[in-house]
Amino acid sequence: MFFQEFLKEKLTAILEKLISKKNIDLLKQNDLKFNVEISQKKEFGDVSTNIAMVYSKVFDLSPIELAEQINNELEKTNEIEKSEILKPGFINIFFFDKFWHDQLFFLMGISNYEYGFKKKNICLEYVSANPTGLMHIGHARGAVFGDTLASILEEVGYEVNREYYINDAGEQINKLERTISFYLEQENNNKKKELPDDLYPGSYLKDISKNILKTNNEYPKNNEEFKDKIVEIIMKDIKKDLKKLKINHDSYISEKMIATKDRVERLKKRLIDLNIAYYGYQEKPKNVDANKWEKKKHFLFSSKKFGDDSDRALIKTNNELTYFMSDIIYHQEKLEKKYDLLINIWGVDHFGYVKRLKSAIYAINPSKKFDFEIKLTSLVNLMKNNEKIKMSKRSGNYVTLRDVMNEVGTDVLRFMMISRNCDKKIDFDFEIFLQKNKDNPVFYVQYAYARCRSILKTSGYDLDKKKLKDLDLSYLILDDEKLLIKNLCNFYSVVKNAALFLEPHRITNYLYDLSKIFHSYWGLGNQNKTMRIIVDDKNITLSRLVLVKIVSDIIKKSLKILKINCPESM
RNA sequence: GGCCCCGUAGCUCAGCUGGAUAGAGCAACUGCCUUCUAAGCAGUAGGUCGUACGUUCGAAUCGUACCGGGGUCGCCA
Repeated sequence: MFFQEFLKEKLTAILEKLISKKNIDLLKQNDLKFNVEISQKKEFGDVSTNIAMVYSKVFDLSPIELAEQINNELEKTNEIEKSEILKPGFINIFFFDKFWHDQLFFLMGISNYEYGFKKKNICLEYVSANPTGLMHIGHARGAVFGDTLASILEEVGYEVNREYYINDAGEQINKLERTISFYLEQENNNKKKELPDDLYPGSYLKDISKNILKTNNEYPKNNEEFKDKIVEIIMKDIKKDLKKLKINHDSYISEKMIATKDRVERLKKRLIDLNIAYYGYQEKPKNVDANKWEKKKHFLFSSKKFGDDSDRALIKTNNELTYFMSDIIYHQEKLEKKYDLLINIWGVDHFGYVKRLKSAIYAINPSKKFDFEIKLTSLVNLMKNNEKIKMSKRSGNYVTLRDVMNEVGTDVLRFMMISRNCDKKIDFDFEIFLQKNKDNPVFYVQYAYARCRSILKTSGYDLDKKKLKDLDLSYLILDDEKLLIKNLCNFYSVVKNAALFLEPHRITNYLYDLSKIFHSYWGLGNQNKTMRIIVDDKNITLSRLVLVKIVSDIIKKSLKILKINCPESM
């Protein structure tokens, strides 16, 4: 058991004992939670807890008084050398060194850590970039975020299906087809017309047309088959980029296949029955000129009932489905597959959509048990020399994900895209991530690992498992060694929280911190030869090597979850 | 205007979801390579946590209002 669990168990037992003495209502304590954390300072002991401050009211005591009562019990614990009470009511705990050595043994023995989550079947939808062009840096953020999240959720024991929803129907695909056809026409007849405003600009689609001509000029025009072909070509390119980013989806769901007439009719009926959709007139949007506004009757969702500003269209006046409508169908389809949890990763620009879709889905399935989370990823600004690189999708000239990957590599890209909480914008500066120094966190972490491996190699010892169990670790007595052990013990709870809060950046932060502590430990050897890892004394050397090995194991495991390379030497 | 996100050192950001004297990196200054990887380490300096109230033993963290920045608000995609 890790120290956090060990102490929480201990403290809870003490609390219960004190409560039973006093006949205090147990219910009261349920909504209170106390912390056990690594002390920030040496004088605060190894570990601190705020338990007395959290519960002082329940006991009608001052925090200090309660701390004293708890501490009287706590001090009886064999593993604890001493524990002290400080100012507002913290209890600072000092363990015997052996306790930490045992923690290291425990860490060593873990092959499959049991996170203690109830099994869940999760559908995680991410990327879902429209097949009308290449992906850009914004897509990369959602892609890496979603993919890493999936790995984290799998790590803690969930079943995760990685899904890509292909918007291969509707007006945008018609537009795509018209664009390609336009270029084909130009190429075929050697014309040089300007591209009409209502088509997709940019060299990418032009190149596709050229390729189509080169490989096969008998593609049928203006029909479904042709559209399918174009979507297929673009999806192939998107998948190619994703693969380079180490992203492989388990399933690709086609909007076209899902939004069948039959389903549309059934959903319409259901919505009307539930009294949350109707044929009617939409109010004039605030940012549309009054004289340009034409009132037309069509099928609307009663979003106002769910706190929206106005009711939103489900079916257009020309009888085509809106994205909203086909999205509802798509999510209904997901729920039929018996997922316990749906997670969608969208760009923030879809923010206005969240409430609508959630309320619709929950309203249609009142008796089903499931959770539906939508995480929004904020903007990514590409920077060079401290200046934003202007991106204009309108002109079709934008920096593609491909370009960025080629420049900085997938490791840097993956690390950066998740190292910040998803609701914060990222200024992605090329210069920094081309550097190979501390400013570049990826290299800093990889370098820590490479140093670990290097020293294990040069030591000449073969640390296989059987030998490790018989080792005497009592030579690990330096503060930095204990600090390393404590942080290693934290690894699993970091992963656990990353999964719980859907926040992968907790792992990159952890990795940076752990690397920092390790580099610092390493640096001790430069100041003082007796503090090197390899020293004259065989026992000390072996103990330290074990510690280093576990540091390297944890870094490797973390990087594996993040799908970032972990070079043995640099 | 409505809704949402952000505001922490000169710059880029952490802050374990209410705890102790708010932490890192960069930039600046000072030390450390006859040395297990100096792609590194150690140190100095740098703060009214946007502002103001409020909640309580205790607030960067929670609430309200305001200020500043961004996003979004069509049958767009």
